[in-house]
Amino acid sequence: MTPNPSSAPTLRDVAEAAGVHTATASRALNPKTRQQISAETARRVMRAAQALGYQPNSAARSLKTSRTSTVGLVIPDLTNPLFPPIVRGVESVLESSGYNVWIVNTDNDEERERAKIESLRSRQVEGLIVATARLDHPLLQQLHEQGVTMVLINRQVGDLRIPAVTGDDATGVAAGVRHLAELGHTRIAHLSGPLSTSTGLVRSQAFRHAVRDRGLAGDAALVVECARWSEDDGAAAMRELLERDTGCTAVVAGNDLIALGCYDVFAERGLSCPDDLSVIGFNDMPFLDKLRPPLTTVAVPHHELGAEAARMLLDCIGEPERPARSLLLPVSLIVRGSTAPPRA
Amino acid sequence: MTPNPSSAPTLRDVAEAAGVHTATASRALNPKTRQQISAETARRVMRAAQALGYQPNSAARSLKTSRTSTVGLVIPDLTNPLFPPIVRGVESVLESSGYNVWIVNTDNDEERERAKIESLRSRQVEGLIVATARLDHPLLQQLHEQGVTMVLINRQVGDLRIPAVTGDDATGVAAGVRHLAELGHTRIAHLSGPLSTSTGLVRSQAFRHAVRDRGLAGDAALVVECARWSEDDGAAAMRELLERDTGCTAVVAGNDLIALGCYDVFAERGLSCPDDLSVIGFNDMPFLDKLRPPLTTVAVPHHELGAEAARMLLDCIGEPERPARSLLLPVSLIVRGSTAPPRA
DNA sequence: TTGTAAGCGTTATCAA
DNA sequence: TTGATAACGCTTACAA
Repeated sequence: MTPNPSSAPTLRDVAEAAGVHTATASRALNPKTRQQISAETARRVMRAAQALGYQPNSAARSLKTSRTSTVGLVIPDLTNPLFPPIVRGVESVLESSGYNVWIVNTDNDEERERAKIESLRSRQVEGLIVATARLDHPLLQQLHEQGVTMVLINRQVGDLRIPAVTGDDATGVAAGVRHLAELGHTRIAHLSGPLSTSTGLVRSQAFRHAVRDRGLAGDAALVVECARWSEDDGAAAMRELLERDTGCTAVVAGNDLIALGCYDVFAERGLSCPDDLSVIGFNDMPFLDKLRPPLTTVAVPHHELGAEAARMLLDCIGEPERPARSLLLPVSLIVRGSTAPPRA
Repeated sequence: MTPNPSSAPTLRDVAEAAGVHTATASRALNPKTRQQISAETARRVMRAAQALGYQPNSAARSLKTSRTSTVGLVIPDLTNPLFPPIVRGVESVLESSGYNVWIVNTDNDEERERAKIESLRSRQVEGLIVATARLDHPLLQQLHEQGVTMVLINRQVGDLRIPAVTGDDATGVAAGVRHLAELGHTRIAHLSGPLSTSTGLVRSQAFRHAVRDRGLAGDAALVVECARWSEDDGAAAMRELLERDTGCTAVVAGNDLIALGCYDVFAERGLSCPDDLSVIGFNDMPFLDKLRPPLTTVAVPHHELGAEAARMLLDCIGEPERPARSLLLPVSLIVRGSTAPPRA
């Protein structure tokens, strides 16, 4: 039984090269058990490992220890600029705790989501950070009931028993409406995100409350729902809004992409922003300051959202019976050039 | 020895529930071996697995089969909008071939890169797609020599023996210079990316060739190198260029982020684009059409880059002795509002 | 300080 | 068609 020449070296190869037993080699390579070993032997083993380019087989290790030091991160769409900073925030915390992060992309597809989460579970991830929640989400509900350790980020599931980290959407929308009202707008429209997501619903409700509280126009015709959080759907909603001929002078978009869809329609119809219509986005994704006009929006601390979700997940892993808590991170209105007083 | 009540069910739990041996259960659950099993037994086993919420332990499986069906994808910076489409392209091909993709983010940090790749290797990935190559890259060179299956994407290592998929940078830059020359520019500057990367070097060389071929000004002062592919470094380079007082009327930026840095300096100094200076970017990242002014740039098919790299990796995995080949994907100039004839 | 041996959950080989 | 058994590479009581 010669040491395998082609494939990756195993602990046995290292042990043989160092002239010790595999158990000894294992102890020498693990910082926590290295003390049990004579310095001389440890050195010899480590040198052999180095020389062979040995990498411990993590499948074997986690099979034995039943720990994977891995968590899964479930993202709906990595090309939405909102998510990469979340990923970075998550990684910044988990890496320093010795965890690895497995990122999966569901493309907003339920079947793909199921398959990806299944794959994460079969890899024995110790927990999940999930950014794909919908208000009615049987899969997440089921995982939760099965006791899967999980933290939601950005969006929540309807029943609030799962720990979550989100931005303070309601306050953000209220700040946007307030800003428009102070500029003198009285007929403000809302192009909401999908009401099947908590962000869509919460922002939409916050919008209605804010206009009511300020005594502004509250016609149902002033609200249009987008089927998805995308530029195309934003544009479609904007066209619908114009068709309704509501006389609105400002628009609160469900997020920045929807606001960009508005920009497309303005270009299409020769409308001027902010002269004809003011627009406010949500998220403050990168490069909005360079748009024509620069987009007024609500900044959400995405990196911090990710970091806090990671910390919360670590807490949940460490203390499984921990009661679920929700964290609401403060947001702030960023005023740029897409908002101005209504044309007299 | 009761079946473990709390932790995840194993094949043994399923087998016991179905009243068969683990080997039988294994065969029943694997589509490829299911035929060896009586339909009745197979059904019973599958039902039991379903009922218990059984997920095969992939660590155990890959330990036994020495296959992980996993490849690693090494990205320098996920927040650069150029990379998410590459990720999607890679996934679109690999998923349909039954592979999973482990994405890691190096943050352009060598130490982190080493650690992440080590972690991928210890997870026995079957291959690597690497987007972090530098011209001089000892780590990649070493992995290559150790026989690690690997495809480079977007950038190459100096010694071209590693398979790679890249955009046709030289042609793209030539098209940009040609466009500016046809508009009447004769003094064109280049803000290059880091010359430690193949993209930086190739684009820079292509720029020099293009201006020489067209008989345009070739002063060394017209070229400034950016330390990194970032907006901030682009802005710094632009300031340096203005200080040199070269009389240039147009700028070919190494990529879109560097071009955005130029926009920042224009705003800072009250310069007008394209009246005072024309600018061309590279990559055609999202939303450039909505900038002020919309950015003329070179479109690179990033999704396809990713897809082709994935196909190439599959080929390499299937045929290890396959000679390295490089694939150059065509790019196209997208003319927008940031380029115009020089002010008379 | 080091070696022995068992076992993590799965699959492959062999036998029945 | 099914069952018994060994083995993948590693860690960890326990023994020496």
